[in-house]
Amino acid sequence: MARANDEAAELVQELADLLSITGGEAFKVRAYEKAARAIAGHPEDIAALDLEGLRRIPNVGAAIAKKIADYNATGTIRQVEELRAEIPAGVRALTSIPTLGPKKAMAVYEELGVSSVPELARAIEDGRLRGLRGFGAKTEENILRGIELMRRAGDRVLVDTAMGLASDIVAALSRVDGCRRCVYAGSLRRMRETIGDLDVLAASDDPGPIMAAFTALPQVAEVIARGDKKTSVRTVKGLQVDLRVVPPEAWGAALQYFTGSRQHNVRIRERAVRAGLKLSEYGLFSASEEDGGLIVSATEEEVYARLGLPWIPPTLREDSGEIEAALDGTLPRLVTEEDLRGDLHSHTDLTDGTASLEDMVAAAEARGLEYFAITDHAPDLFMQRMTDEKALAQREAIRALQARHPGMTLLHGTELNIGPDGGVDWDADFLAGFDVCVASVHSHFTQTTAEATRRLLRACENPHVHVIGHPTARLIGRRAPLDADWDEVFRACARTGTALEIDCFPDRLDLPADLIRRARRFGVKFAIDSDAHAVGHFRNVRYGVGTAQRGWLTPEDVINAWPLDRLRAFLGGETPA
DNA sequence: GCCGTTTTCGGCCCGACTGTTTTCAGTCG
Repeated sequence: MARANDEAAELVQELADLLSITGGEAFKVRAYEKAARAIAGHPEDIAALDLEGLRRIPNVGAAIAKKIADYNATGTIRQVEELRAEIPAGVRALTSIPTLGPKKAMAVYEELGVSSVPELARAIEDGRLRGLRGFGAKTEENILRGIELMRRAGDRVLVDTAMGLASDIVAALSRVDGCRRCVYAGSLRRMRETIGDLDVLAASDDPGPIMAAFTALPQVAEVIARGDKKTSVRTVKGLQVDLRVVPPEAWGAALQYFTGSRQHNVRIRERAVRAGLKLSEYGLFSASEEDGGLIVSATEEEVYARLGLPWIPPTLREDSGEIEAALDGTLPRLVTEEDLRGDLHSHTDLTDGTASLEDMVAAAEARGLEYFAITDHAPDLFMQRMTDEKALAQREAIRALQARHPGMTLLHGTELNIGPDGGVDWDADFLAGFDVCVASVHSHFTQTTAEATRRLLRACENPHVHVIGHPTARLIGRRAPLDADWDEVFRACARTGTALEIDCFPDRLDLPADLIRRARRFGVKFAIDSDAHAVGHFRNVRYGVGTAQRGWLTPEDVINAWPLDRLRAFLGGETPA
């Protein structure tokens, strides 16, 4: 269910897009874009705000406030409807073709009447773009290739895929003579859940050999652009990788710049300008001095400090309030992988895991965990063939194994299945025998909002359910999230002391970061769980931690960052601290 | 269209690269 905020933000963004196509003033376009982001990220429900309340949203002034009020009253924005009548939806879609922006989209529409991606492809085949000002042979070729790329869709990859590729490239380039430093930056450093392209940054006084090594990498399928400072390639799997090489002394400014996000950087640069400075990837400079004197650029910390800000963790750099928090000293102390004392969701080969109980426990101990819960599936997932007897036998096995692992407390848990009506496997008496119960949705993903909400609420209200596992049940790029009234669910979690899981699997990352941040405002607690089905899956925890950080979580918010006795009190039903 | 620790008017982040043009517009990040 889309929130009013999201729908209104989408409309304002569409207004920005349509305005840029019709040649509207660039600053006005940018103002709409900024407002759209602010509306989407605003904690209050805009449906409940009057004009005065709407104006308190950052980057929303009198004009946009009126448009949102228009949306609240009518469900749409009049100016958007008018522009839609003028510009067919297909023309806006043209701008999603790489290398084709608003100007070219408008040109083909006005000159040739082209108003959809397939029409544009046909126009090129027919040679109708020839002679159009600004369109040469190369442009045609680029557009056709862009369309083909879009057809292959799924152009973003999961974070673990990107991380694997980035690690390989960084390792290879780090070996090149003269390469002083090399790291990945961009959305991967910010730990976004999917990655559209990789940004790799290197420091050297002699970029030539690094550029040469980069384009010669075995993963490279084609070179898109090649220069002294920047080279872009596409890998055999279709992912674009941009390499920037900067002088070593510019490292901090360059890393800050190429980490983004773009919106965060715009805000940072605005601060620089207001202070009479100029920030670029080469450093922070005095804007007034004739020689544009360099002030700092060696480290990110210096750059932020000179602008009156503490260093801001990359996972927060989305211009969603982190700069304001940095200014009033309220940046959160983000939870890290080292903060995690335990893991509350894992499987063994008793159900669908691939490793034995002994191997999973040994791997958990190698992670340095203080406590570790085995939570195999319960009988309602019929294919898992769990029975009461097997569960009880596993409990005995865990008690016996405990003696061999004195440094780590083993917990016997289970992952219950939340049925369509919110019921779970096993009755209260049997459930009471487990140390921890995770309950998750594994089927019936397309219920109505009311049904899905009622279902999750009932699970929360079950006193034996401690954690809701992968709460939205989404699979990134493959399955949509449950359509629940999440604010209602968050209220129930806070009320009943039920934690929400952040499942660390790269194709789940569930709860997603935006919902984590919303849930936190209700006082909900979280569990960052591996959901490991094999020893190797513990490696995914960093992605779950990244997601938690993007949701602004501190160790205080995460029950498996707590000492065991505090966790036990929480599981025992005491009201959350 | 928004905004203000110089401003209620006059600014608004900045640079790299491509492609199409003979000095620059468009796109991208």
